[in-house]
Amino acid sequence: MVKHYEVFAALGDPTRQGIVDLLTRRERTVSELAGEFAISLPGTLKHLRVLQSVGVVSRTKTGRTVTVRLEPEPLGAAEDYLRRTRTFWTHQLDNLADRFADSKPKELR
Amino acid sequence: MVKHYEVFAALGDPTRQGIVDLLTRRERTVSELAGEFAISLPGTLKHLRVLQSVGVVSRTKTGRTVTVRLEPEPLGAAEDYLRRTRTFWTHQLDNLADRFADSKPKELR
DNA sequence: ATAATGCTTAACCATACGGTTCACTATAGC
DNA sequence: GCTATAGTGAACCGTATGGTTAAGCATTAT
Repeated sequence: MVKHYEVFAALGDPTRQGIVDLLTRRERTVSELAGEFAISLPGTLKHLRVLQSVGVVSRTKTGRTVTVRLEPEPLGAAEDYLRRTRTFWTHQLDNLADRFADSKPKELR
Repeated sequence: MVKHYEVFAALGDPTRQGIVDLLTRRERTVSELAGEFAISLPGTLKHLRVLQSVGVVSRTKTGRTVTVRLEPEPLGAAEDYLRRTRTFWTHQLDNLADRFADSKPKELR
């Protein structure tokens, strides 16, 4: 199971974000991607492996060319996590409830 | 200006995600946070500095204790970026339009 | 005044990470 | 069959990163 921070770590690099951004417009081959970033092909490969390891990207081999495609699901999961985290004020209502709990003989620590 | 990948990099560490998660419930002092993660206080400090550098967290000194608080804005920005990226299929309609553009004498490359 | 507490800074260490080059495999084209 | 093209793998390198300990500063408590 892939954790949220792993997806964030994968997105937390300028080159990888650039790759992701490119892939929003259309799918690309590995060497097309490498051509965009003034880094070597093996360097690009490493980034692709990181992105693929968290499911953000998938690769399909056709003949000798490999097509790289963006996968929306992990992005959605990360987005949901961010939304839940950002709306922490609702959680803080629970916190208010906790304070009341302090003056009661209830457990629920 | 803080870039998206910087926010993602900040969230892309298990300890820092843990800190953020804790702060969704309520604000904490620095040493409270340090107590939760079996890492030293200076280690915790480093993580806090990273989170603060991208604005995800803010610190307020009161006397000798420092209160750490979650800031929703950068999380929202990251969330928006993810949403835009995830809904790349709509962008690919533009791509389809591009193909038509190829057979036309229009520019718009 | 002294001691204890809360936080910070500095120096250091091992490992992970982003990059490279070189060698290799596999498919496509002549 | 030979050559060119697309992608991979392996080894290596410098720097960034996550962690530590030790020392220092500022505020609170005795």
